[in-house]
Amino acid sequence: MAKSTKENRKEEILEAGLEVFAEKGYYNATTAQVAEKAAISQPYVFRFFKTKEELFIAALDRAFERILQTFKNVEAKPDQLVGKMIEAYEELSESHPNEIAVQVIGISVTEKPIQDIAKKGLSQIRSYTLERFKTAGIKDSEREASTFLARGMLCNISYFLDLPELIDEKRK
Amino acid sequence: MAKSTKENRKEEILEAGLEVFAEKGYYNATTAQVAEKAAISQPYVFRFFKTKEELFIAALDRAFERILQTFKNVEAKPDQLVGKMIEAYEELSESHPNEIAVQVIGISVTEKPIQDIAKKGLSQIRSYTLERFKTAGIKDSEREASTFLARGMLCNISYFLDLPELIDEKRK
DNA sequence: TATTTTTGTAATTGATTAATCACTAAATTT
DNA sequence: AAATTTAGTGATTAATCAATTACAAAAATA
Repeated sequence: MAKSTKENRKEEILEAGLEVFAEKGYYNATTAQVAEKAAISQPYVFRFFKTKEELFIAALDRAFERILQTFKNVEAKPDQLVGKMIEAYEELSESHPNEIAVQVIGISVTEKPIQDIAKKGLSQIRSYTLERFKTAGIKDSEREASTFLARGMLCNISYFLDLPELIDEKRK
Repeated sequence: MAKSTKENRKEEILEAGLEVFAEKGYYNATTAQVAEKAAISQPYVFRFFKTKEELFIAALDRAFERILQTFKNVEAKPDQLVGKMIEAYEELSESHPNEIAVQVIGISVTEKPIQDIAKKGLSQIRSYTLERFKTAGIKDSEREASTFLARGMLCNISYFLDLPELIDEKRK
């Protein structure tokens, strides 16, 4: 059995945070709920994250890091690039649904430090995608990249709101 | 000078609510701020809206109603439909920025009655657009409609986060 | 084994804020 | 002009929760 080091305690709390934030949103999530899910006391959360905001930022940052990394790991010939990236996104949204939800939530949180992370995340995904599309010689890559991002965002929203019709163009 | 009837008092509060919600988000907006903006006392807000939630719902509902109506008012020949609808959307986002912001905010509010209004709003816009596209004989109308919605949503987000690069493909 | 550090909790606080209560003044109606 | 309704406010309450404090037990170290 794995020893409970300081680092994996922090990891447990972050994971618990992701779950609670994904379900309740930022403002309705309480640090007591996070603690309960991590099976520790409420004050102990603050030994690892100075504030609730800091915990949310860690969660949001992880969500954006993972999706970016997922795209970076995609290997494909130019004409299959877009398809492969969509595939990668779909796998991610099944394997890490809480991180998708947290991305949606992060967008309308008004606390400046959180909003800044959301902006950075979206901005990075957009520029990485654009560069990748350009390199692959995709025509009208600016437009394709922003459409790609837009459709991805709408998928997230569709998932978060449980409104499948938004994107369900009868899966081929 | 216009008499202050009961109805236009309610309207003033709704308008104040739209402003405050757009700026602060749902959870960080206080009924005291709404009252101040409407130049009345905080308790008086509750004479017109039973709860803060009810006020937000009224605001969100208006936002979705207006955008739907805006699309319904678009007249265009089939080959100009999409362009005209984009134009209409752009005008709306200049004339009613707070309603755009409230749409973004509404999406990640977790209170069920609010989420239901957000779902209904998005759903209606999507189906109206789809029917309109179909009628205009647009090819692959399912995909075009969801792309249209997705790009609109990304515009809203881009506006709300003040992140113009997300959509700015050097306006032609 | 005495000491210090680490891991953890129970109890409390301090601030915030939606919503209610108790009331007054002004219109309106009888 | 008395009675009632409408428009409005100041003061308070009741609940919630992030964050702190003040400890205790266990582990590690000297």
